[in-house]
Amino acid sequence: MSGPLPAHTLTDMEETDSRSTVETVADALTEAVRDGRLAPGQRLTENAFTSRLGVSRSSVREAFRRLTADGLLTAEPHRGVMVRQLSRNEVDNLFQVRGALETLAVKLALPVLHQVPETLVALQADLDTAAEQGDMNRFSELNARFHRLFRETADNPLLNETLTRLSNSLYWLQFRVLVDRRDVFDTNRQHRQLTDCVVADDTAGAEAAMLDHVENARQLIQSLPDDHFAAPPAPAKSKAKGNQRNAKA
Amino acid sequence: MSGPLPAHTLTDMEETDSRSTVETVADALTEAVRDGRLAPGQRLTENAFTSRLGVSRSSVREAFRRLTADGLLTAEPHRGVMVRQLSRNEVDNLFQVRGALETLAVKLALPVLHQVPETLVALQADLDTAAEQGDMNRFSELNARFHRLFRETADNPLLNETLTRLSNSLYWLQFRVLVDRRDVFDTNRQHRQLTDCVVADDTAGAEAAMLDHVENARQLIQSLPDDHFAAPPAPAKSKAKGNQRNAKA
DNA sequence: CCCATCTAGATTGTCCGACAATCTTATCGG
DNA sequence: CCGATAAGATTGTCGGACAATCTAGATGGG
Repeated sequence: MSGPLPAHTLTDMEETDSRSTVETVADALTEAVRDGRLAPGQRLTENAFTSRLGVSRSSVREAFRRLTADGLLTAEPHRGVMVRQLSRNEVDNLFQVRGALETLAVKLALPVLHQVPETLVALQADLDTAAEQGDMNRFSELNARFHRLFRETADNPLLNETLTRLSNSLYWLQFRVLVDRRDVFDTNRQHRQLTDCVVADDTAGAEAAMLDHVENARQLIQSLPDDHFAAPPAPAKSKAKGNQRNAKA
Repeated sequence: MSGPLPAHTLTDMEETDSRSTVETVADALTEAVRDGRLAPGQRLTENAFTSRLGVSRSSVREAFRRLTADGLLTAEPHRGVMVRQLSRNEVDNLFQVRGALETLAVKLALPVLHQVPETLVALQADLDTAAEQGDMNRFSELNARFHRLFRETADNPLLNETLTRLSNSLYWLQFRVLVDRRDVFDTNRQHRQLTDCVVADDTAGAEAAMLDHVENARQLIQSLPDDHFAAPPAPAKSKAKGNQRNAKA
């Protein structure tokens, strides 16, 4: 019975490796996608990460699957995974679903936010500041936080997860869309409208404002040039002998 | 070329090898859940299926993950997977999301269904017949097909997949709920209302009818006894010395 | 010069066996 | 009856292996 030392202090490695291997890999990949080291459309092979991260293929494969479920990657049989890149059509589909769910989030979150509006109001103030200063990066981040506030306040884990998945798929498009200062103003005006409705306890108005905001975001994204989007699925074997490779010249 | 034995000893799996191993396993599991061989809440271990199906652990694990993503199973770290069983609270959460999405599906599908109503009308006729005859099983199946018609006609793969996932999670609850003949009549009345609105090209009415129908389904499910639901997550360690196991007596 | 075909290499899908970490269950003592 | 302990079961991760499939470069014809 003399002191069973196998206790709990084996964590000499790096930091808190309380997370599983797969989780670590998934987080590393997520970060790489977020900061642009892995660009949308880029293909990822398993071996590249087994060596780079020093983990087994099993773990990399599982991380790939998890991120695919999270909407960050897409997978095709025998062809591996790539950083998710939506086609214009998929963007439209996504925004239809998003509109319905963000609206629901507003409806569910409003009673709570109306009663405890401090966080929302402060966030709106920051948004106003960032908009006036034309700080696009900050505005983008606050924008994401704004939407997250609603969906997290809605107190519906399923709704939250579903919206988060959609948001993940849109990360880069959403980030790159606010390059024009005027767009930032427009977007922020919609935010303020929504915030005002929440303060005024106007559910219908808030839902409408959110729907309007979502539709506006869709249009902004669709106004981006083609090279931000994945090519639509090939329409079978047509005799389209057109010059494929000269198209970029 | 003599040496390397082909090792094609997978005679346990059906004949057509067109599908991948994982797909085959996933389908087998899906079928087992659907016909009740695997009951909600039942825990599934990997070994049980490696031996039973004659495939490797890797494939079983991947099939588990896939079905988890599809909403049929739930997984917890180090505790494996179980056939999905929702708590009452999760049911409410799910139906909130479902209401928003089914409504969207109605809105998107209505123009098409209004123009080509044959399938819907025929389906409605079958529903009427099944309802009158009190054929619960048939009605359940037609009910599922009814909803599938809308979400597939909506021409939005993301919406379709999302709704399918929700539907998978509800399979057994939905199936067991229509035991009372009067409930079948009520449910079918809502269906007919929806069908009529489609024929009349009344989008708002159709959406309202669908929302009503979804809410009604929620109430029917919530009226089931407790043993159909998963226990809500334990609220930490309270001194609740109450008789836990006698609760069912 | 463009295009279809084929070949070699790369990559994924699946299998096997192994071991540590963790969870579960049965056993024991108060 | 309850909590602590130990043995067994199960998952998480590793490494290697091979067939099936995909990809890209070489080849040959129009």
